Amino acid sequence: MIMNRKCIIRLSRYKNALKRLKALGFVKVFSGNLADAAGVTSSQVRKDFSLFGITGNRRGGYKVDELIFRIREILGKNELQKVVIVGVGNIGKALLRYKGFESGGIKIIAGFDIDPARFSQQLEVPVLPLDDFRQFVQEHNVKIGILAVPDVAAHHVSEIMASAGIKGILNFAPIQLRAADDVVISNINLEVELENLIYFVNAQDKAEA
Amino acid sequence: MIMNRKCIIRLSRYKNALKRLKALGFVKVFSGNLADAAGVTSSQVRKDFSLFGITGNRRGGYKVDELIFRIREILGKNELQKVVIVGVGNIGKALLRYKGFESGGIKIIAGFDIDPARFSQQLEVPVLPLDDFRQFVQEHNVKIGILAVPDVAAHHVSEIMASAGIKGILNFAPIQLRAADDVVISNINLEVELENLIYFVNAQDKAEA
DNA sequence: TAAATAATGTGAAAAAATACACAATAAATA
DNA sequence: TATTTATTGTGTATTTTTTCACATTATTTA
Repeated sequence: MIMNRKCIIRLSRYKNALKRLKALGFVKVFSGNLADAAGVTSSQVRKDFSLFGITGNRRGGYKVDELIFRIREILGKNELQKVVIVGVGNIGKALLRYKGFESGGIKIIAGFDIDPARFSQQLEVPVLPLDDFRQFVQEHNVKIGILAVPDVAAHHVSEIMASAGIKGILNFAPIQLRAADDVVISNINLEVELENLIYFVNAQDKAEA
Repeated sequence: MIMNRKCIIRLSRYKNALKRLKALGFVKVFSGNLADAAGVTSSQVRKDFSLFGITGNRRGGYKVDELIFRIREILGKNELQKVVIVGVGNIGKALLRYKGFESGGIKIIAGFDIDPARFSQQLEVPVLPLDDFRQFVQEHNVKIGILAVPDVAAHHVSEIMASAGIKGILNFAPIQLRAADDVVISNINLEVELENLIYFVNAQDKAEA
């Protein structure tokens, strides 16, 4: 089992690139096509595929449909993945409404909050009291949760999530969560990303000067 | 000039950790404290600092205030960084309202869209027509932009941004942007992040079985 | 003041990730 | 059918990143 995060991220990118290529009418692709579309080298593509036992046809490349299926299989996307969101503030609300991944086997099925003003069963995706979290997660067998609460609450909420059975947390709060060994955490930190960008923009400025 | 992205990201994390430690009353820290708070090893912390010429006091650790200042300096955060957003849909709107980085020297000063229904000068952060983008960016000397438009528009909009003088783009559209050499691009892709999480959760499941 | 202690700073070793290079081979062409 | 061509698949080399290990040195203690 390959446990290299960057490699898995590239697989996702290959899949997205393949969808676009398919939309353009591609039936087969070469490693070089995928490399261009995903912004890597062709040997990187082939090496990645080799790691996962994905094979093509020498001289013939890869069949787009087979490749998409195979990658979706590896990523666990050939079955629907249910996701919940805790914290329905600015970011949480935006994610609740986000339609981008409907097509890809990921579905946000509920939001949770402690503020009654935010509760609603009327919306396409209901917003429920955090007190109902455990029961909901267990009934629907949800394994993945998005954490979008203010940073002071983040650690506490992550413990609630883990104890309810959530195994993967996508954390938007700007702190480094520490979780049990059997809970996987990914962080998205806007400020960190912007700082990174600012650094490299400045660096380029200096390099040119 | 250090051009290692992961290293810069760790610097940001050290800074965030330092702010929290400072709030707890820390005046000096050891590399081990920072390592724990940021989720890395202490030798990693010291090596990173060494790369940037950050020095502490043998046996005495690092002074929190000095360290924060020094890291902010390296990240270019001791002067205000103005940021604009293009695309004021779900995600863009949420980011416009996001208060998380006010304290950190990053300020979102305007949003842009093509949909007149979204224009507004009344909001704290105005939403303006995309046609005004170039002039605004040049007048305010903005170098960093967030791209939050639908994927079909993303490439076109990124070219508008670059031609107006934007040098760093934080891209939320699920495609791999290709830009001029002097424009730095960072990608945040929710679906990719969730797929990653799903993979590792499944992988752990299998490892346990 | 001298000795003991505990931290940094960094060269060197190890590990991980990436790129290279080319034999193997399927498709295209003559 | 034989030859040429273009692409995969992968062992090896290279580069990058991380960890190790310890000499150095400030602080504390005796």
